[in-house]
Amino acid sequence: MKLHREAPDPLYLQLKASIVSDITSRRYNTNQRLPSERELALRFKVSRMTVRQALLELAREGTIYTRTGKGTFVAEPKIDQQLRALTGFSQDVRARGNKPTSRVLKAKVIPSPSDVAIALRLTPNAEVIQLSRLRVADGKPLALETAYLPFALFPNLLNHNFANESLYAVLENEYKVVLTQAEQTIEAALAEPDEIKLLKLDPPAAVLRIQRLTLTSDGIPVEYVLSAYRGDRYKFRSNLQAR
Amino acid sequence: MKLHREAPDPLYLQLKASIVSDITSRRYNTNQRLPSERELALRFKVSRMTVRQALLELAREGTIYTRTGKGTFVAEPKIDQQLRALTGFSQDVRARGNKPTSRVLKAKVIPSPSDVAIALRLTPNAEVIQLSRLRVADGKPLALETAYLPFALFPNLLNHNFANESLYAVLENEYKVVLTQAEQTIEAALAEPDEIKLLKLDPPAAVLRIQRLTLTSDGIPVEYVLSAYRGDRYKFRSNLQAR
DNA sequence: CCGGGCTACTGGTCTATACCAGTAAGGAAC
DNA sequence: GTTCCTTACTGGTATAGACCAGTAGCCCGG
Repeated sequence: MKLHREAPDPLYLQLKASIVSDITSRRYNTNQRLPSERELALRFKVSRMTVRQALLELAREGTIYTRTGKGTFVAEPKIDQQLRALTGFSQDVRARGNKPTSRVLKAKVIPSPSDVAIALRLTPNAEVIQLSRLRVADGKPLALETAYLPFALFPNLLNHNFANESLYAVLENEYKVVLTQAEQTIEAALAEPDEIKLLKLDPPAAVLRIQRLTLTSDGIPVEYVLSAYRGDRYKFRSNLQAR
Repeated sequence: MKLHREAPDPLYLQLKASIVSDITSRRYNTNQRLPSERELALRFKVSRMTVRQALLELAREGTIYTRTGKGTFVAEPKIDQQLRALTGFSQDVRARGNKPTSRVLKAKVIPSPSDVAIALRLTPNAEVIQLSRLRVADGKPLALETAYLPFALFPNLLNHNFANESLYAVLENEYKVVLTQAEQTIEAALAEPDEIKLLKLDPPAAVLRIQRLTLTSDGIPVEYVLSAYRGDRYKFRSNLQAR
């Protein structure tokens, strides 16, 4: 496996992908030792620092672990990390092996409610796009989601049918908006009557209530989402690291 | 601010701490530009790669952000990241500016329930320490927590009073166990009758139900925790990053 | 006044090398 | 057979330097 020196991808990222490919294709098994840094450097004709850069990212992501004096090893496959990854609903559900669909409940331009204006850093009553969707996995209702986006930034957004289309894909492809991070809170609450009806819950029922504020790379908030996920159908998983 | 070359801490970690200190003490404000890498290297008499290593970690942690051609800037202070950090209850509550206390409900050795044995990779009915605590913040009940630990690894653990002492501190100081990572799930559920009573909830009530499996650096599971946090008193916050 | 080109700066990637602490294996001595 | 020492390896840290692409400001020409 050679690295392509003229390719736009940095060498360390190509090397990283090569190692991931070897792990994914079972060339290396869990807890198996990888070649040493020095050997990889020789084999791929790069400096050892380039190898280290690739391995450092893989270690950080939990794909491998390194032990001084012993070597580098394939880590146990990690469970879902969607609490770290900025992904949309469909991607999230697909990653769990389920089939995502959506039904649009509301798609309109409204004066922004005050909590939305504050979150999106808009002037009071500035116009926002309100997009409410019932989120379905394998034909069963999973979540109610309402997204608010500044109308001034995305004036033609509602020309799209978000029952079928990914909001994030449209933002990226049509508006060239690169979403790089989000801030999110998760809490537990009792389901409201409309949630019980739409999510087909047996009252009383608990839901995971999620707020998310999505930002561009310049730190500009462009999406504020309020969601209610069925407590009996959805759980978050995360990995914690020691400081 | 000089770096101590004979100190055991690597230079890049000392530099990182120095930058964090400058940010924390408001020497640099949010979105203010830090000195360039080359300038920091001159100022601290280290190589630029050492500076980069420190900055890279700070960028990864969200303390700073870097822009090619422009420079390095102080990031907006991030809200709690306890979904990324392996911290105990007391540290967690203190970080929110609240006063943590605990009441021990159960502290005994029992044959391990099957889910616990599976999680901790023990043989069926192997003895485990069961430590149940009511977790209190500012005098108000916040969570019910039951931790299970392999008795064979920590035979004298219950000699400690975990109303006052940190379990993680005891594991580290007395047993030299370094906890490096954990796997955690979070879901919403209705509170059970004993939870309603102990957490002083108004039924029906929603709780955040959390499972955590804590591992040593060798990947050995040493703690399995089941917790119920009041839905009205506790929320998780996390930052998401684009892939 | 505006636009383009040049220069000096920025962070990002990469090379080559050196040294340190930890690990493991082999050989020698007891 | 056991223990200790030496050697060769491992990843971790650090240095010095080079080159690339992006950014911003200044100057010159239209």
